[in-house]
This record gives sequence, C-alpha cells and structure tokens, in this order.
Amino acid sequence: MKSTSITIPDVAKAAGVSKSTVSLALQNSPKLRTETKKKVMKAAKQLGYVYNQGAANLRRRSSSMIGMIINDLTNPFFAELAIALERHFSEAGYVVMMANTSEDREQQDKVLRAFCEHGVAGILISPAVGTQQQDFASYFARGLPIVSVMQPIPGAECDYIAPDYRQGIQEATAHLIDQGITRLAFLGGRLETAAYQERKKGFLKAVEDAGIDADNIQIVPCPVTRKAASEAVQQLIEQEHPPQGIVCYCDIVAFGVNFGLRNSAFKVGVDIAVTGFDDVLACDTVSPPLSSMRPFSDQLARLACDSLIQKLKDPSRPVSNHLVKPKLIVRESSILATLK
Amino acid sequence: MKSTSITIPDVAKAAGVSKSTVSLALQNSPKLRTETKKKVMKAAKQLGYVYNQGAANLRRRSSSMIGMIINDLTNPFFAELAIALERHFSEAGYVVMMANTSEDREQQDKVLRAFCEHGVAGILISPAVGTQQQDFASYFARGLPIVSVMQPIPGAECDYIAPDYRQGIQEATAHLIDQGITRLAFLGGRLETAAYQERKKGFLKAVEDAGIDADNIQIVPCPVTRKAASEAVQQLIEQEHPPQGIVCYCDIVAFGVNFGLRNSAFKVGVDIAVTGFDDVLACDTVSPPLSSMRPFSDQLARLACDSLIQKLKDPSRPVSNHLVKPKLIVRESSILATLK
DNA sequence: AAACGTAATTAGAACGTTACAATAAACTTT
DNA sequence: AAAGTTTATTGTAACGTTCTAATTACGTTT
Repeated sequence: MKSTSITIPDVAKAAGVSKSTVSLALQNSPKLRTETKKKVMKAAKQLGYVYNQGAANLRRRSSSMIGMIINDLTNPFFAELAIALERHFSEAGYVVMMANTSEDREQQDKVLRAFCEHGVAGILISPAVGTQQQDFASYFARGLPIVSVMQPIPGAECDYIAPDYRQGIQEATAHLIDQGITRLAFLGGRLETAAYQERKKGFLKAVEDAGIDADNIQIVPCPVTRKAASEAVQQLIEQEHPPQGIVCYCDIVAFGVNFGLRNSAFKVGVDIAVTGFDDVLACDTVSPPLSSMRPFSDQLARLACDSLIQKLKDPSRPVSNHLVKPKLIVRESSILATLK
Repeated sequence: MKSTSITIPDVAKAAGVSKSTVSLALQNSPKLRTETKKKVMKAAKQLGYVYNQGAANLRRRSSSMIGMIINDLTNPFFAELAIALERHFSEAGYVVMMANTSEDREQQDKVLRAFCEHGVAGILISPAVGTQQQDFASYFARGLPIVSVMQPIPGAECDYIAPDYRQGIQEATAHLIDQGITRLAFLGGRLETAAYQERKKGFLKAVEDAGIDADNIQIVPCPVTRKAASEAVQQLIEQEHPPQGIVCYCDIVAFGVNFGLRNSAFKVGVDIAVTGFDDVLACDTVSPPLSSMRPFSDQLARLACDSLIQKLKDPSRPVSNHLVKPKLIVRESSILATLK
C-alpha cells in the first residue's frame, strides 16, 4: 500500500535506542524508565509511526479482532444488538469484523471461514435458521472461542446468551389474560428454531395457568417479516371467532399485525390487544405505541461480550449460559378499550 | 490461541513438495501443473490447514480488509446501507470491519486509528456531523484510500457517493405542490451538514418554481430522531396557519411526524400530506404507508464499493463523485383526501 | 574497592507467508 | 547429441513485530 512506511527500527534509530526498547515502550512496559518511554513516544509521534497489529498478531499468535455474525440485520432489534455489541467490544479494545448472513447457512459458512483466515480471536454469532452443531465442529476442535446469542447452537458446548423467551412470552400472555381476554393467538416465528419453541411454551403455560380452553387459542407461525405477519393476521381475523389478543413473536411481527389490521374492523389497542417482543426503539413512537417485552439488549450485549472476552483470556473456562429476564413495557397497543 | 496450528511447511511436507510450491498452489498459480496443485490441495484439506491472511498481508504489504464507519446505525436507512455494503464487499472477497460512531467525532477518530493499525486496505465512511478534512489529513497523506457516502468530507479530495438530495427533495416538494398544496414546511435535519443544505436548496427551488410566497413556507431543522421530529411537528401545527404539506428530511423524521400528529386534528394522508426520504423497508407497512424518495441504496452501496475497490487497485485514479437520482414512490401519506 | 544484586537495555531468532532469483526438468531446435 | 528454450519447482530472504536470553549499567553491601 504505502511506498515505505515507518516501522519500529525507524523509531528506534530516531530515538537512539534499540528495536526492543521501542517495542517495550509501545506497550508501556514497567521495565523501562519513564524517561526512555517518553523519548520513544515522542520520536514515534514525530515520525508518524503507526503500529502494525498484523505483524504483532503474527508474532504473538493472537489477535484483538472479533468476528460478529448476525442472521438478520434488517430486523431493527438485531441492528440495535449489533451496535451495542460493537460498542462494548470497541471499549474493551477489540475491533469487530461484521457480517450479515440473511439466514443463509452457506453464507454463514463462508464468512466463518473468512474470519478465521483473518485470525479473529473469537466469534460472536446469532446463528442462521437451521444451523447445526457440525457447522462449527472444526472450529470448536481448533479451540476457537464461540459465543452464541439469541439462538442456541443445538448440541454445541458453547456459551449462549439470550432473553428468557419462555418467561417473557408467558408474562406477555398473562398480561392480556389479566384484562379479561379469553380468545388468544400466538403469532409469528419459525417453527424450526429453539427461540420459537421456547416462546410457544411460555404462551401455552400462561394459557394453561388461566384455564383457557384449547379451542380458544391459536398458534400460527410465520416468517419474521412485516409483510408475512400482516398477511397472517388478516387470515386470523376472517374467522368466526377471531382472537381478542395477539401475542406476537417479536416487534417486527407486531408491526406487521398493526399494518394488517389498519383497514379492518379491529383497531389495535381498542378492539384487539397486541404485544411484541424486543422493545425496539420504534415501539415508543409508532401508533399505537406497542407494548413489548424489553430484553435489555444492552445487557445482553454486555454479557455476550464479557463471556467471549473471558473465554479468550481463559480458554478452559467452563461453558456458561445466561437467560436474561425481560420486562413487560405496557403501552397502548395492549390495552383493550372495549373491556374497560 | 492454538496450541500448534498447521502451516504451509506442514502441508509441503505432507505433499512432498517445497513451501514455495504450496504457496503457489494455494493461489492457484498457472505456473504449477494442475496435478501438483491437486496434490497440494488434497494434503491441505486433509491436514485441516487454514490460510493465515495476517502473515500473507505482512509479507505482501497489502490486505483485503475494509473499514466501514457509519455515523448512525440506529437509523434503519444506514443499517440497510451497511448491510448492502457488507454484502458487496464480501462478494468481492473483502472482509469488513465495522464501527458505529453515533455521530461522535472522537469515536470516529478512535476507530479510524484502530482500523489503520489493523491494516485495512481502505476506508468507507459515512462521516459524523462536523467532520473536517483535517480529521483525515494524515490518512490521506499516507495514501489510504477513502470513500465517503451520504455526506461529503468538506474540502477533501476523495470519492463521494450519495443520492442527489437537492433534486430529490425538489421532486418531493413539487409532488405536494402539484396537489394544490400552498402552505408547506420542510422539517428535520441538522443545519451544519451538507446533506441538509442540499435538501433545503431543493425545497426552496420547488417552492420558488411554483411561485409560492415566502410567508407560506417554513423551514425547521431538528435532530434526526423520531422523538425530536414528533415534538417539532407539534409546534408546527399549533400555529394559526399550519402547513398542509410537510416535506421531511428523511423517513425517520416522517415517522416522527406521523407519531406527533396521531392525536391531533390533522390526519396524515387526509388533512396533511407528508413525504419522507430514504424509502426504508418500513415505509410500505406503516400506516399510512409513507411516500418517500427511493435512493436506491443497493446501487449506492455498489457504487461506493466499486469506487473503493477501483482505488485500491489503482491508487492514482482520479477522484470521482456520484450523485444517484432518487425516485419518488407515492404511497398514501402524501395524498390529500380533502383536496381530491 | 571488589563483589554482588538489581534494574535497564539490547541482540537475535522466530511468527507464516510471498516473491525473487536460481535451479532442475522437460522439450525443441540445430 | 549438444546447445538452447521453455516449463516446473525450490532456496532464501524478507515483511514488522515480540520475547527470551544475554548484556550492560547502576547502586549496595561487604
């Protein structure tokens, strides 16, 4: 790239010391007299020296790069999570390589390989739908630290951080039931994911606890997009006894529901109660404001980041999982005016 | 990291050839017999060899890493753009390091330095508010290829790719005027940015072309957040003669406007016309659907990516700017029922 | 003042790759 | 069959760091 760049020997010459001393000075070693360190740093600044992490990585056989792989960055929740993750890693002195897989396992494979060739110290991943343990087998074998968020890697022995989906959805469902709602639907999500199964369990638990008859509930999965959810909800309300409350898989689904119902007889927050999950930024300023389970994405990010960094420092650290308890944020979408 | 990893000499030994041959084989050099290459590749696969980009970068004095710095990833438009950029770079064989600056120049400085130490081949940046040429002076001097998107770096000689804001806003404004709207506002954006100034010019041009009196227009900047826009629009409609049409700086502002008006006497798409800019995914499925200028973010990303890659291949390439003409997508928010 | 211990500095090999120059092998020419 | 050409392969020196071991410079103790 550069015609000829400034290196440690250059700085050494300018400062009148040896290569080794410069190296020591750059890492602020206590073995050096502060006076010497200052002298070196001054020379470095003067020459416009820039540290070559790549060379250092090679020699040290380690790096401060993290690979972050996200399944769906078009979903604002994942975007918010990615931002928080990047910020935490950055604060901890790491640099992050980022890739969006769009739920494509092949793409996931590809970037995983690319990141490894570039020598990332560890991987933080929100896995694509259908990810198998074997997708990571060779990386685990090689001892690459991996932390998964939002979605576990089935059968894999690696740290996993996520909201407590079951508990969260159960709470959201109970919130609707508490208002006297007896006909309920759980809408959205992809059947084949653990995150879906967990939520479904939470929904069923709340329904069961309330003694609601199975005839009065419906569970309809659908892709996690506004469009799909919008279409799904339209089918839902065409039935004879449409639900009075819809527990959505996540906010994106809830937004889709809101859109799907806008020209119908059912006004969200009036005739029909809706809850989301993720508490994305927009919940506050959408109309009606969306009640949602707040997953504390910043805390999730912190835990994930810390887990990975711990594992980097001590690779033999045992696997640890964290389920963060989400909190119900009640806004207008889930308050049923007609029942008040 | 790894106890002991497989390197080129290991593969060489296994394949019964020299280091050099393995290196050549890995880059699929035509200097080698296909038979030899196959033999080497087989050995490499068998041993689980993984290429060390870092070492190669050091030797070659080049890299295939791109630094991507974005000012506000919480804005879905930038998220969509970042995704598209990452995809294009990935397809071209580059790996991207990502950072969000949250419009913070200090953070921008910090990641810029970090990316350089890591040896990125080039930088793609959507600069933070207030970015100066001098923030990049040392990088330009060192010959680091930089491409800016969405916002120019004032006074800097570097490629710049963005939508044609002036033209776009002019068109959006004309669209409202064509419906017979005579009282107009341009809302949102930060005064100190070039992107704001350009849009303002477009707004004024349309207004002037239509011969609309200056008393009937208002221009009120505000931070690019839903909340700020929501509050700003509430002030706007408290006046004696509130505008009938609001041209918004971008979709986020328009969403805020929509929210701010939800409990007012003015129904968007009925009593008051609103346009956005960016045509983010949600425009389609928000109610009412938001008319917006489509910037063709995928094409922007392509151009930006290509520009940077060209510059990597030929550093002496002259600076080239691209303004992509956006397209008006009319939806319900900008159709005034009361005027029909 | 000699001997020792500690503190500060440095020489030099290594990290995993590439690329130049050099060699070896295989064909053409005469 | 010797010389010349092309085609394949390889030895070796870098790239910019770090780290161990070796060296030098200082105070302290006797």
